Amino acid sequence: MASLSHLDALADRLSQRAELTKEDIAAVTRLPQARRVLSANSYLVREGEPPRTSCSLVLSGMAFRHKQTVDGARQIVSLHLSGDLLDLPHLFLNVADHSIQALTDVELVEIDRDALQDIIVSRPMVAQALWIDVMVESSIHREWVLNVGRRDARARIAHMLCELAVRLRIAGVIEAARFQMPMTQDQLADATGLTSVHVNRTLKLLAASGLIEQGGRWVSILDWEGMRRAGDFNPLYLHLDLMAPRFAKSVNTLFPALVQVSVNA
Amino acid sequence: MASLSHLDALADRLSQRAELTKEDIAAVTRLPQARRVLSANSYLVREGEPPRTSCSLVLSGMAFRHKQTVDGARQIVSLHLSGDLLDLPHLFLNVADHSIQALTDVELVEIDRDALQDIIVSRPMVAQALWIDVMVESSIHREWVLNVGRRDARARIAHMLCELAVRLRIAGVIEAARFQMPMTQDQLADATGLTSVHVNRTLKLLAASGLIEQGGRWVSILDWEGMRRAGDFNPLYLHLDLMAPRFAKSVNTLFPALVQVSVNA
DNA sequence: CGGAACCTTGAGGACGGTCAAAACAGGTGG
DNA sequence: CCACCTGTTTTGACCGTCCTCAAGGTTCCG
Repeated sequence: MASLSHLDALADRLSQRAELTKEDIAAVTRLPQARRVLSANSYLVREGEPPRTSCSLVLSGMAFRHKQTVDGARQIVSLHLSGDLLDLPHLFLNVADHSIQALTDVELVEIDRDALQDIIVSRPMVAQALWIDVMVESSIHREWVLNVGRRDARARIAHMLCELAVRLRIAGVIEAARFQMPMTQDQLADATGLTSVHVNRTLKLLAASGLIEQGGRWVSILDWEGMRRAGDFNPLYLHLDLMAPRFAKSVNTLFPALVQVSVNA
Repeated sequence: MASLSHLDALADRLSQRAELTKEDIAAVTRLPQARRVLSANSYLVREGEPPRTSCSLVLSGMAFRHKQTVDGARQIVSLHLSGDLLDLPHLFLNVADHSIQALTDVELVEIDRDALQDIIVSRPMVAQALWIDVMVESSIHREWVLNVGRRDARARIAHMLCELAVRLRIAGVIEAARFQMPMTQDQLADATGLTSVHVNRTLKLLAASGLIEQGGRWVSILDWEGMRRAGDFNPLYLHLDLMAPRFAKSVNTLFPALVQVSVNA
């Protein structure tokens, strides 16, 4: 029965979004599944492909979605941490409109597509939890449009680091404001619509103003309140009340102003 | 029975996304509803507000969602035409993460929130149609992130005009490549992350290269293939196979390369 | 006829991009 | 254990796209 534990992560996550009964949880953990490991940089889905027969849940590591222009410029359109479902769009669409790639080595659970669709029909509260997940992802997309469209480089990077810190924290990946930065500066550039050269200079600038400390692949947020202001970061769009009710307190001790902001805004 | 016809538009739209039975359609048209008219520029939802008790369907006119930075810069994050549901996110979230505003005078049908949630539970195929709607909107968000993050001004504007033309066409609002441009240059700027001054110059530039013709509030796409290339526009992300199966042919005659592209890509 | 949006045009400046090269990992194999 | 290789970070000099500021022109509507 050891293999069942892979979906405990999913059941756990969905339970935070909606009130699941024991039967709901049992049904979720009973879904047909297969563990899979993907090494950094390898593709899970390529734009233009038909949907796969399974839907992936991230157990550990990070992945991202990206799109490209004709002349090869790449834009990362979302980041995914442990606990995230990667493939929901492909449950309902006939073609992948973006590529999905592993950022680090990623541990996945592949969940059968049809079985997942069935559970959406038969278990309303599970469906509700999935709706919430999708809506929050959509909200994050909107914030990214704002970030890339209307903030300067300094704010964009600061915003991205704030979002990463909070999401890593509520995913239980990090414990403190100092965390391992899994993205290269190149990837950070592609997520913020900048060049890696300018990302590099901007990180130095943030460090010079005492907001962060940064070396190798580690980032430390020294001044959370300062970063929040620099990045114009208002976590309202993350809908933390639904996403991480049980983490609200610990997120608060990590980033003092966070929950307050999310309540006041 | 005249008032029932307002929801025929919704039933019609959903039928294009999924195979609805007669009972499904009857259930949709029976939803509690109220017609409402909103004048241009007035707000339907403001960021930070709790969800309303109803969900709006656009019958005619246009609306848009937008977000703002602390220093007041505005970014339009999506556009909505007749047939679009405006409020789906607020069915599942506890707070509005963006504002919704009328672009033109807008005719709406307000659909009761609880009744809509009920129908999602009781009618799987209606739910499926709504899932598709939401997933396509999410896909459009991703394309916008790419547009704003990685394309230059000329391509951004061209892309936006292409998207508008196609969506207006499949919504049945326009019949030809010449159409009334409902957005001011200011709004076009806020949708593309540019300034209105630069939008103005860029439109002139597109006109100078013979791609469009433009005067007052009218835009005419003179060279569809050229615009497609200029805007790096690949309609794959609109998932036209699901969104507008019955319009595929007419879209094709309007924009010759369109369906071909969407098939090849 | 007057006013308020909106569009248009010009001049100058800045933010971020481009190009290029060097320093610095971190991992592999000899 | 060192030499090497590839991917990443860092720095510099220069350039261009797009922004800012500002004024004049247009359109539309009351």
